[in-house]
Amino acid sequence: MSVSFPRPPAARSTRLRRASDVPAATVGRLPLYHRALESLLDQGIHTVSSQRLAELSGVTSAQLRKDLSFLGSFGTRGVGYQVAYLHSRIAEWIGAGSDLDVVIVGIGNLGHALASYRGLAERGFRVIALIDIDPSRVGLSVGVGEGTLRIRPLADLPEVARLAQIGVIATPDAAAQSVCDRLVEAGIRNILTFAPGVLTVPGGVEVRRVDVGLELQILAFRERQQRAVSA
Amino acid sequence: MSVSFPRPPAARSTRLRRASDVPAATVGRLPLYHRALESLLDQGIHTVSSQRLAELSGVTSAQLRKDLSFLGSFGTRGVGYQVAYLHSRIAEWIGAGSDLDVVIVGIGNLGHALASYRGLAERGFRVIALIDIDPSRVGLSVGVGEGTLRIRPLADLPEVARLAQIGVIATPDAAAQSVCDRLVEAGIRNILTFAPGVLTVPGGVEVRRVDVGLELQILAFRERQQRAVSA
DNA sequence: TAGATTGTTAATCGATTAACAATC
DNA sequence: TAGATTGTTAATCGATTAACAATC
Repeated sequence: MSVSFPRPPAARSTRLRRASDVPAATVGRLPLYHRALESLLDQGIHTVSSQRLAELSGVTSAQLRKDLSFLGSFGTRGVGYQVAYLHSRIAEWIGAGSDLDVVIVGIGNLGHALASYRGLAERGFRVIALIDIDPSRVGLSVGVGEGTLRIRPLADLPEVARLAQIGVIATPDAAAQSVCDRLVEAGIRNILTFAPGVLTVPGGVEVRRVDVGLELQILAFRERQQRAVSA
Repeated sequence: MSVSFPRPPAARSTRLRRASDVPAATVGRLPLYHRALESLLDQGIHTVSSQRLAELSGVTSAQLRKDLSFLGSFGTRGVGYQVAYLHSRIAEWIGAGSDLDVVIVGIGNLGHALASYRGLAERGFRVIALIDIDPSRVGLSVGVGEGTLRIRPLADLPEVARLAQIGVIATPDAAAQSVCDRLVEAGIRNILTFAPGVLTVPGGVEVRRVDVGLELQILAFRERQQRAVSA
């Protein structure tokens, strides 16, 4: 026999929701909404429903409303959302505008592409230094945003890392862990790596990995799966 | 009052598990295990426990064993896994070795980096064509794997897409949807895009997006969150 | 046999979807 | 008021973690 107690009423907090309450999955979608709202702004559209905004963002309207509900209540029932207002509120949450400094280590083809990628500046990131171990590359100029940056030697890493908030690792896999260690030692707490290997970091350091090979492998898996089904 | 019936014994199937039964999250981790096993092979290590392999892959041992259980039963209780055997079985599942053909559209800095990325060939992908709309780029040679490929005009897209299983979109955002449509029309069912915008595709077409800006924004969000906590 | 480690089951956790009362 | 659409709750789904019986 079990006895069920009546639940106490859910605590109602009036203060702003803390960032840590927002689910990771929601955080990952905020930039999608932000971008969709941007495009509506450009078109001079003032109001949008969750239905339409969800469509533009590639999610369901239920999910969009749920996601927004973690941030607060920004719409008007029966009407929808003010595009400019919602855009600015989301911008606030994802921190667009308040620039963060980035150092890129490993300036091969990929590092080069990253350094000259316009999307970074647009989203509030400033590439402040490029580092490479190869002496034949050190000193070369690479176009970054408006200006250019000179590639600096590995020895400069601690110095520049101390000025940055985010480290990007675009080296071969073999060098990634050692570069990672140096970044962490210099106080970097956020790392984006393009090397396929798993990085070991102390607690409190956030690592995200982008692995093109892995993405393709997942597609390949699905491709074979479909073939198997149709065969 | 509720009455509980005894469960029938779980159905025991002898046939191989179908790929569609493997959870997406598991599929995404198989390449990690594969890579970790590869490195053990290189070191001449013959046997490994779920504990150690999990550590090398950056997951928990429970998760590793659970993941493997979807594929079958490959270890020996009290002993662990034979590295070479497990490696070959996972290779089979993720389809490493059976080459798939890739066409890359948009050969700017990023497309260039992708085309010359060794990791692709290593994982069983063959880049068979490079396409760009810019006449000043068409005809240029780009090193791909062992050899080189000439950049071909957009007009060639339908022709080459018919020979490929995977399309990679590395164009600016504005061109992505139109390129995507042409790829799909040519019969491509698997697309990897680097453009931040959401792509609309018919059912049955799988799209994966790699968005460096988004990854950085998520890191930035966490960075600000930590600052807010410590402030 | 005793110790080790798998494969699997059950419990937990988190994210998505569906539905609808609130309200413009 | 009637129609529309949000914000929220409850139900569902899927993935992770913990624990342990099976077994080498």
